[in-house]
Amino acid sequence: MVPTVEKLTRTDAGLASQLRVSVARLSRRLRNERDPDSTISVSGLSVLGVLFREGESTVGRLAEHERVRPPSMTRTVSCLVEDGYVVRRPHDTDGRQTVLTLSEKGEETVRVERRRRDAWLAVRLRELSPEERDVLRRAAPILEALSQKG
Amino acid sequence: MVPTVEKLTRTDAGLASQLRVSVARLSRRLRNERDPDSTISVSGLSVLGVLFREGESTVGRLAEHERVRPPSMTRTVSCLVEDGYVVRRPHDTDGRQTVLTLSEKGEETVRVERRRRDAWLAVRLRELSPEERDVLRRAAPILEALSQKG
DNA sequence: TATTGTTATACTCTATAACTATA
DNA sequence: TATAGTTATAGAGTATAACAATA
Repeated sequence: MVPTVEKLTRTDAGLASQLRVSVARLSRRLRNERDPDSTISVSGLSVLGVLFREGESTVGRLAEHERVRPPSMTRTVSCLVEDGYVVRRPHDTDGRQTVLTLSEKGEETVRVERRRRDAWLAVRLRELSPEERDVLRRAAPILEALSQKG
Repeated sequence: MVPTVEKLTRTDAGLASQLRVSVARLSRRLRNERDPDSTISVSGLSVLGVLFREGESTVGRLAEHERVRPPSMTRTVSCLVEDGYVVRRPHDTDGRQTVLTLSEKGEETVRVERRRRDAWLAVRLRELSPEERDVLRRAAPILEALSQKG
């Protein structure tokens, strides 16, 4: 199949290098599978995804999660609010904070974008052998755990 | 371990979704492991990587490879030339084209940055069980092939 | 005083449009 | 006329510094 790759991954350092390149490339491909007519930005979509998973958040927590500075997140969120994807409301007990949640439009946008990118990948997965799919099925949770370490 | 993930990946659509999220997150982590004191940009580093692998290229081919418009690549390359990472020379037979290659400094930069990011990942890999590493060892070439499809 | 978030401002990366030089 | 690359200019996203409001 791909002899040089298999040879490289025999050592841990080789595996690290190969995995890094593979993951970066696949990630780039997946990012490019966005709706070209969509007005929403990549960073905006990422924020919607976090709110979808976590239910609600604040500017500070979102900034930390996305590894961005608070003023940058303020701006991203302001655009999302202006375009109707996100709703701001005051925090119950802490007047300094603002709580952010998805609007109906925001939730629907997340679902549509996910379907779109999952579709691209699902087609490629169907072209693999059952054995290859099985390897990826077992690799997915390991990759997930890797990114949460450190 | 992570029951929800294992359940999700039983179907192909679920595997696509899970793999997409895992890959995107791991990729983000790896990108953040860059040298904070480095003056070179992420896109610049990516271009150096292509030149390292392919030996030489042109503005047009690099723009296509990085999915960027030619004027953007002209600017990225100009910075790389100005900072001494890349060398321009005229094409042998076609006077319109410019051939780009890495300088010594450019090659060394690629090696240093690779070592740095591989080091982060290699540490995480050592924390896995031998069985988990084996799964990733077999998954790496499949992920690589996936990104080259379509 | 410390924390949360915002405004003001500037820098980087990318894009489109128009131009030059060569094929 | 078409292609490769560049210049001019503008938009999007992020950063730092300074500020306001609240804890």
